[in-house]
Amino acid sequence: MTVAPTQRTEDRREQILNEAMRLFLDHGVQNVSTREIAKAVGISQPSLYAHFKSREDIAVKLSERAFEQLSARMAAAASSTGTPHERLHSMGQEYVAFGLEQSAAYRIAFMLEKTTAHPTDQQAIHESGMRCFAILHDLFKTVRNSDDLNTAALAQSAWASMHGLVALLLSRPEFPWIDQNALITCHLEHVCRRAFD
Amino acid sequence: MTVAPTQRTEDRREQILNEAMRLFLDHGVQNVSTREIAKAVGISQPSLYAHFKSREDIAVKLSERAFEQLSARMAAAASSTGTPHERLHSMGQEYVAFGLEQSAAYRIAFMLEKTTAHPTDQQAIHESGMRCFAILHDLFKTVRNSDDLNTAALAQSAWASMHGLVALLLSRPEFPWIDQNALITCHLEHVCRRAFD
DNA sequence: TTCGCTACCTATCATTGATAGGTTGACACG
DNA sequence: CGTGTCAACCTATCAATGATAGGTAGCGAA
Repeated sequence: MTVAPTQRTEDRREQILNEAMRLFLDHGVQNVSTREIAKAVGISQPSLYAHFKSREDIAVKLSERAFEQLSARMAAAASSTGTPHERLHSMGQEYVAFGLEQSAAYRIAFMLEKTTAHPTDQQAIHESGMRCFAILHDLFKTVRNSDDLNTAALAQSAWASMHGLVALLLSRPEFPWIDQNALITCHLEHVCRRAFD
Repeated sequence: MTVAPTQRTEDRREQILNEAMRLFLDHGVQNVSTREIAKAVGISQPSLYAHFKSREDIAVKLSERAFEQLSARMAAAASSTGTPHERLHSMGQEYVAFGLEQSAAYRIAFMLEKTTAHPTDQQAIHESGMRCFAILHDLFKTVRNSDDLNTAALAQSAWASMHGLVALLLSRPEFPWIDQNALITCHLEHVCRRAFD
């Protein structure tokens, strides 16, 4: 087994993922064809299938990548200096900022309709998401110094609230929102407050 | 202009909408073809286009219909008897229940990716959504006895929180949620509390 | 009867995701 | 220096999809 071809294959894979993400961002995840992706990369459309099982597989891999980025940002916030409340707020800001900046990734990870992906891929996405949520849950446990059902409820509720803001801002940009930053701050303030009830 | 044919046409339209909604619920909005809808109705696939501009147009009309149902439920909660807090909680329960029961409608209304719908349709959906949100906003104004930016912020934040819970429960059913009813109650309790800050 | 119009049909299109099967060029090895 | 192997890529093609073109049946009005 030679090394060079494998290296090139990995590069191609990355190249495809990057171009796909760019196109998804520009035109919406559902409005990009495999032919457009292939053209952007500079290869034929069937060649994509040498690197990915299906079009959906590309989206799945981008989703996993997105979860990793989000996990990293949330973990950084969790271990930052500051009071527990500050760390919670910081994590919320990272979460919302990630969703708004990486909207294509966020859509793929959280907002796409249930697909017909293979169980293996479903499992992979699920575990990525679990790792992500675990960071939030752990911070709630630390803040409340307990690990009971109530803490789990609060963490899940907080996650839902943060997701809701990102999802609505992304899917309804034409809505007459108040100043976006003010809304985010207000929203996160109330979300964080729950942890200290 | 005769009357009978028009009546029949309206019936067909309703029939198509009903079958489409049923199929969307069963198989997911993205996984239903125009041929399947036509077959369920008992007409040829091109005949659908005598009643709707496009496949997307069917989804748009279902979306508007969904908003009307949701508005009705929220309005009923707003004008029910009880303390303001109770009415808020009741409205939240109606919102979440609607989303979970009418998941296809909710998906179409709130969770579908930006489409290429004609501006006219976009506008119609937007106004349906506005009317829906106005009911929540009005209740917040009543509860807080004020109509300022802060009240708008709280209402938008509350909407985001409720949407987030519905959206996550729908899109991640495999997540290890705590007892669903307990989570909803806990979540709504915190959402409602904001109105009285 | 004949006109006209509505609702429907069959036939067909371009585009899509995906597969089949052949070609090329770099590297390993005699 | 030939020569085999194999990864990476290509062209040709498929079935399914959303959508359009054009024709027809049947009903009410004149």
